[in-house]
Parts: sequence; C-alpha cells; structure tokens
Amino acid sequence: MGARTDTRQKMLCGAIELLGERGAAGVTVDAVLARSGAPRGSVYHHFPGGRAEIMSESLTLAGDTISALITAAADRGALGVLAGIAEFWTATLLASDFEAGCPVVSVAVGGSPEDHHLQPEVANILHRWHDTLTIAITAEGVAPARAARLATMAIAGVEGAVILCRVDRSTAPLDEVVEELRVLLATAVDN
Amino acid sequence: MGARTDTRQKMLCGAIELLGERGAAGVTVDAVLARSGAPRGSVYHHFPGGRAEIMSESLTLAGDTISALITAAADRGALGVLAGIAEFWTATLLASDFEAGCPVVSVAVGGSPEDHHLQPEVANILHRWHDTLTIAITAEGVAPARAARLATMAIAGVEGAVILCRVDRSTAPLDEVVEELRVLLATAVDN
DNA sequence: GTCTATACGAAGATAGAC
DNA sequence: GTCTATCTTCGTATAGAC
Repeated sequence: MGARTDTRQKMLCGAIELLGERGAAGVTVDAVLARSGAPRGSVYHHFPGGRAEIMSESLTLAGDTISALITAAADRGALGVLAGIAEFWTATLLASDFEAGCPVVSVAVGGSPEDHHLQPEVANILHRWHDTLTIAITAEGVAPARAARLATMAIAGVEGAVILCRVDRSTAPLDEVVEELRVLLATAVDN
Repeated sequence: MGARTDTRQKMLCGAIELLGERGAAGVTVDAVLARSGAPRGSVYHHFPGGRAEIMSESLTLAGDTISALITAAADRGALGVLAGIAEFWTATLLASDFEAGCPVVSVAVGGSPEDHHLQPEVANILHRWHDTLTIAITAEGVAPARAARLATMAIAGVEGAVILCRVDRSTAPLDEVVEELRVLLATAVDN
C-alpha cells in the first residue's frame, strides 16, 4: 500500500472539517472540493464510490485520529486522557472560532437515509474510545464495572460539552465539565 | 390569537420528530407533509415563511416542551429533575426504537448555512434549561457557582448520553450517566 | 489526472385552478 | 384551504476531451 496522493488526503481532511462544522448533510462533493482546493476531476478518480466512499473514509480517519490521541494520552493515566481530550477540543474550538464540532457525533446525530450505512462504524469508533478509557480508569484502581460507567460518563459529558461550547461560543462548558469529571474520578479512585 | 388549526400543529409535531430523527437537514417540506399527513396546499398557508418558519417554530415548540418538563419536575428537587429527564428520554428512545434524538441538539450540531438563523434560539433554550437546573441544585444547598457547573455537567452528560443510546440502540448509556450524575450531586450536597 | 458539459433527481417556492 | 403544475437551484454522477 504505497503513499496516497496529496489530493486524496486533502479531500478527506476537508470532508472531516465539513463533517464537524456542518454535519453529515453538509458534506457535499462540491463543498469538499471547494474546501480542499482539489480539482473536480479527482473525485471519481480517487473515490470510485463517490460521496458514500468519501463519507465512510473520512469518518474512519476522524475516528482513528481521536483514538490515537486518547491512546497516546493513556500513558499519563485517566486524568491524562481527560486533559488530552480537553486540550484537543479547546484548541479545535478556538482555532475554528467555535464552528467545529465532533465529526463522529455529527454522523451519529444527522441520521439521513443515505448515510445510514455509517452507523456501525460510528458505534465501532465510540466503543474503541470507551474501551481505552475504561482500561485507563481501571488502572487507577477503580473496579471494572464502575470504570466502564465512568468512561461512558466522560465520553457523554465531553461530547455534550463540545456541543454547548459551540452554541455558547465559549470553552467554558468544556472546562466546567472536565472539572466535574475530575472530581467524580477522584472520588471513585478513593473508594 | 385564536386556537391554531389541527393541521398546523400536526405539521409542527412532524417537524420536531424529523428534527430528532434525521437532523435539521432531514426536515424538508415534503418530509414534514408525509410525516404529518397534512395537505400540500397547507404549507404556505400556515407558514408563509416556508421551511424557515417551520424550522423556527418547531424548534421553539420543542424547547418549550422540554423546558416545561424540567420546570414541572423541579418540584421534586434536583434529583427529581434528573429522574424526570431520564424518564422522558428513556420513553422517547424506546418508543422510537432508538431513532429519536434531541431536536435542539440536532439544530445545534447540523449547522447548515440556511439554518444558521436558529442558533440564538438554540442558545436561549439551553440557557433556560441550565438556569432552571441551577436553581434546583442551589435549592439543595449547593453553592451557586458549583451548582451552575453541575447543571452544565448534567445537560452535557444527558445530551451526550442520548447520542450514545441511539448509536448503541440501548438505554444503558443514559442509565449509567444518570447514575454517575446522582453520585456527583450527592457528594456536592454533602459539602 | 484533470477539465468541461451534461443528465438526472430532489427540494424550495410560486402561480393559478378548484 | 387545498390541489396541480411549473420554475429554479442544487447535488450526484457520468461521458468524453485534453
């Protein structure tokens, strides 16, 4: 599997940006081209499956990117993962002037009929995040069942907070949620 | 200010359902008609502003409905509100076979250009929920600043959990999040 | 690999008959 | 109040030139 062309990568990155900013419905072929600056003729050359293939590959790439982030931060323990995710979203929200949201959530929420085939991959991605987080929390000495619940709480809280941040055009909701998650995690570790 | 016609109400309810199930982009005029069984000719009769007016009114109605739910449950204290919200979403998710999500979140996430004018109303709705929750938590003896943070955590957690429930086709994520929110609230009240 | 041109369908909106 | 065209725009996809 040789290196993929630059154009292809640019298109996928553009698609991920659009996914976060405008939701699944906002990822039109034209928008991807405009965003990435890729030439028209490249679409069906690089993605024979058309829009469906662009959606599927960009979703996978987005999921892998954040999975890598979580896994890398796991070295610093459960609190490290939390800090890592918070840093990532704070930077992403600020850099986009609060236009960007989570691309995976966008697909999960915008359940249009033509993007329905992406649901299994969304579930896959979220389960991977959950598993990694659960392991990190368990390593702190929390019982597995409780750790799994805390992992669910953390993912739901952070994803919900990112939505609130966009609406408020402020990183405050994320800061507050992370702070409360830290408190919750601390009490769980002490037991 | 007389009573509004049945057709108008049916269309708005259909629009709210579509908003939760397919996101903002899924609320097309045709889909609203099909869902509500309303006649074609009714669209611009009841909603001179066309789709934009349907979106705006259905969003407001959805926000008010959930606001009323929260306010009503506030009599039972902060835990009562949490229980009330949990019951509502559990019932909604099950009744829709996990197709329905939060209509307000759908608008917040699916930021298409043509629905951009709805952002202020989304912020309004979420702030109303937040204020009501903050008051309920403060009434339990929690300091105002902490109560506001807990309210943010609760809204973010529940909205995030609803997304996870849809993806997993299970109410388990919501149950887990509500359980952890209860724990968090309990420790906050004790201090 | 990239371009233009075009076919096809879906969606919003309007006009005019009933 | 409701219906049937019809117009326009947009989005996906394909064909064929360069």
